[in-house]
Amino acid sequence: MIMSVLPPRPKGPPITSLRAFEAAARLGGFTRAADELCVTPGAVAQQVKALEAWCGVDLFERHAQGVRLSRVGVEVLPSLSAAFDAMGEAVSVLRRATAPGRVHISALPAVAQLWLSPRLPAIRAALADVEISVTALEAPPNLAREPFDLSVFYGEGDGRLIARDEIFPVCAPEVARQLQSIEDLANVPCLADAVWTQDWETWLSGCATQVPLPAPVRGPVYSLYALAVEEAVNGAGVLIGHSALVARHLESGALVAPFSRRVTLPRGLVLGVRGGEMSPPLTALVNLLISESRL
Amino acid sequence: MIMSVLPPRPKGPPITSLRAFEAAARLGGFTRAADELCVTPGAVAQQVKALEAWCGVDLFERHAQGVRLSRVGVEVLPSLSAAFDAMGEAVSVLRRATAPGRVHISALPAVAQLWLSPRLPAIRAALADVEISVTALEAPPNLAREPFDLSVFYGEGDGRLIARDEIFPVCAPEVARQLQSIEDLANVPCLADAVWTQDWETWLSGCATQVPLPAPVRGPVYSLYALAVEEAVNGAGVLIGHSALVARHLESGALVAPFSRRVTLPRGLVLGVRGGEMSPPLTALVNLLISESRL
DNA sequence: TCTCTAGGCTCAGATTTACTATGCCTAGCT
DNA sequence: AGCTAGGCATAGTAAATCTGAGCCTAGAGA
Repeated sequence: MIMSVLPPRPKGPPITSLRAFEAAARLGGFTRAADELCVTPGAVAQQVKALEAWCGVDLFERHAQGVRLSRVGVEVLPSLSAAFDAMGEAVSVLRRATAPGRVHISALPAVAQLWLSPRLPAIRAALADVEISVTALEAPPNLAREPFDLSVFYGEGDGRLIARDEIFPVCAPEVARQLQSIEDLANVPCLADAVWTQDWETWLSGCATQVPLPAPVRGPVYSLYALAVEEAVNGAGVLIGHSALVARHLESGALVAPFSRRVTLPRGLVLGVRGGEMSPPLTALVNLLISESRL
Repeated sequence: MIMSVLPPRPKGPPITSLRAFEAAARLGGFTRAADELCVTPGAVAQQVKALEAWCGVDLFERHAQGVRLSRVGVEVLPSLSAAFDAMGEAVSVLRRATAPGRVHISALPAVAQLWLSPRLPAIRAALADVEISVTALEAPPNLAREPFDLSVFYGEGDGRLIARDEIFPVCAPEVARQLQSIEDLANVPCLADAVWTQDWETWLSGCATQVPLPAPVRGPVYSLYALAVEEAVNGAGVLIGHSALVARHLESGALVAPFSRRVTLPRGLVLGVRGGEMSPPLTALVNLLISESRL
């Protein structure tokens, strides 16, 4: 038995630290990085500090209102990002190799329920051998890093525009009968989504007639847009409809648009596709989804 | 306060698992991977298993005498290796950016002490602003992954040959007086290094005269070659000298070579240099080391 | 000027992850 | 038959990572 008493090998920095730093640097803040990594900002701060301790240099300049990359940080970021992109790509290759017929879609909860879900049966029928799973997320994932193949979110760029986002009030037919003019809105509950609270404002601004609705619209607020839609269908009030999300209900007549005025938002429903090689099932699915868009 | 009760985001595989798999796949065995990663083979086995569980597919075929990559494993390995190479490169960039004048050399303990160490004072004098650190390792590190800039080990390829490896007996002058012929070796202790035990055999084989030395040479065995050299200098016996490692002592006369027969091994002292961009100090150091080699 | 808010820091404790140690098993050698 | 190399499984342990709470600073708004 040979006892080799050698000093501990110098080790590279923990990968976790590198990941935290990369995310913080790329997104420009610990809080944003924490969001992407699904941890608390404190955890990111600790990891970054650990990395700074490892290399003995500050990677960020701390200001009270946020952090800015230091000179060294700027130098180092590109190669690190490249490395993590390569890692994401490798994981993607692994997923493709182990489950070629599996496609994982991420979408805004409302989009998943009101836009994607109604289309899935037809898609599943057309692509019988593809296993489609859907995860609802509040914010679009980083497709280069996280294990999703597609994303469907509202946004302005970074993908293929599937539908414009037009907004206009919608309600159940019996509620519509009470609404002759825009001023009548003051007499019915105005439903609102928790994150799309300014929809009413946006639609009303530029209206010919000044309407007395207070900016934060009075009326129930829902954390899930799909829930608000459901309530509107049940006659609970008037909701600002997003064209892509209420189209089905307009067709079926469950909802009607009492006013003709429509406002097109600068953003739209955007389909994001994972970079790198695409499996045949994924290609087929993307084509199906795109063919839905009539722009 | 919005309570968003969303299902847990699907997460990618733990990076540690990927690293363990990559090493095991590249080196063709859990034990070898464990060596490179400085953990026990059991740890590697666990990580690999975790990864296989994550993707639901076996990455290795287990045979009792080792493992072989499965089809999927073969498909996945290249992109993973590329990712970890990119990660190593990123760490290297980080080290260069944070400590431009620092060079880290790894070498076999014997090489570090007997070849490198005597040269360092002159090098430090010539390159005053370079901070050189040396780590002794039993096996050459993976320069693309571990935080070393240079390696000096005995080997056959993978780098620049600095010196051939000639072996021949050496001893203190007073011991040499007892050695007229090769047969006299039977009458003195034959020192040996723990890992280079077959040096004697190699040197003796092909000798004109058959010598009665048993294959595992009788005599003290040292776990550190430098220690054996020290003992030889002190007159404890005859040691098989490696040209690069005993040159200084031969010059000073502390050791002499009692026999003229020399055997050149197929391997040699090889200088490994980290890939990627080289800092000016590193370039200068490499040039100095190479200029030592008179081949 | 005061307060509020966003973003970051730190520390202690909890939790999760990773590793070691041990014993067992198999196939190929000698 | 006995030995060795390499892998597997399990339990306990060590280390890494995360959370949670309270504190701090600078800018924005009243």
